[in-house]
Amino acid sequence: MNANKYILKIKEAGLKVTPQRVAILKVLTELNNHPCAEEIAEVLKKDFPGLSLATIYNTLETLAQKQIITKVQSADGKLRFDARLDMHHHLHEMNTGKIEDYYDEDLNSILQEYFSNKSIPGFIVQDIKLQIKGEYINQKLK
Amino acid sequence: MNANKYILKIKEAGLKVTPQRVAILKVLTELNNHPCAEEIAEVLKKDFPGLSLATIYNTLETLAQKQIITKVQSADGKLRFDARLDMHHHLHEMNTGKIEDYYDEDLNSILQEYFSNKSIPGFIVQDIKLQIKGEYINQKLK
DNA sequence: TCTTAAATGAGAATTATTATTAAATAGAAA
DNA sequence: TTTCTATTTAATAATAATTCTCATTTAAGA
Repeated sequence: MNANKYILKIKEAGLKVTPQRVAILKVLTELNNHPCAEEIAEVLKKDFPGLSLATIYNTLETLAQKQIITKVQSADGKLRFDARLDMHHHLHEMNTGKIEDYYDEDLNSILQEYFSNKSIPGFIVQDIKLQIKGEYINQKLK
Repeated sequence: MNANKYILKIKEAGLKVTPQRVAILKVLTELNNHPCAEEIAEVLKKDFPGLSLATIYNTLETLAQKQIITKVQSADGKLRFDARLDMHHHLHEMNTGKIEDYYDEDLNSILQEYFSNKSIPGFIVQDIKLQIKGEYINQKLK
């Protein structure tokens, strides 16, 4: 039932359930590292030789279109993806370029409160995410 | 004196002041549109034929390194830049992919207040920016 | 001026992404 | 089940974005 979590999501979106799609969604979810296509290929090539990069790009685009995953905004000029759809934020580590998740319920409440009162003229807000730029003390390699 | 604003910034960073650097910084500042290298080239090619794309990439990278400009986090897989360093946020228009500035002093106060109390363990915050995803009502082409 | 380290331009090289198309296959229907 | 067909995949060509290389030019200090 746990392994079927991915199958279910794909099926519910009206997409055909293929081993490639399931594997890509699984890896993206478990890596939880905002990987680009290349990084997903790297992980999958052991269990999945013959998986084409083009398929990875296609699949990620398709899953994003169906809102099963999202595109991550990054400063490195690569397409990056995220399987987490719940409200969370991103720590951008300046030295390494890594993007880590930052969960903060208090912050979420404050933001929701603020934007429920103050709206942006003509603009319908769908999602709010903080990019928090900074660096770890002591080169901590988290 | 106004035109020298750019010269001054470049000089203060310890960089050589070249016409190319001044022009690129000027265009980036005046466009205020989070352009990529290609878009800057497009604008400059009239007044500046012979300006190499490589020079634009180099210059943008150099200026970013010296913190005269910043790299913009985008979802389109391109390197984008911003000459505005003051605290502001970005509206990401879902249909067009455009990134617009969003200034909000009240919001800034709330964020500064919040993060001055609650720190992120081991992490030194340098900048906070909201990515506000959404869309304009009525296809408004701002 | 002269000198020199740094910057530029031109284009090659590399990397990232998209497009094309023949072969394979998921899933609906028989 | 087996058949059928629209979708999906793999392979690779094509394109787009970025970086690299290196000969030439130039900013700026002596």
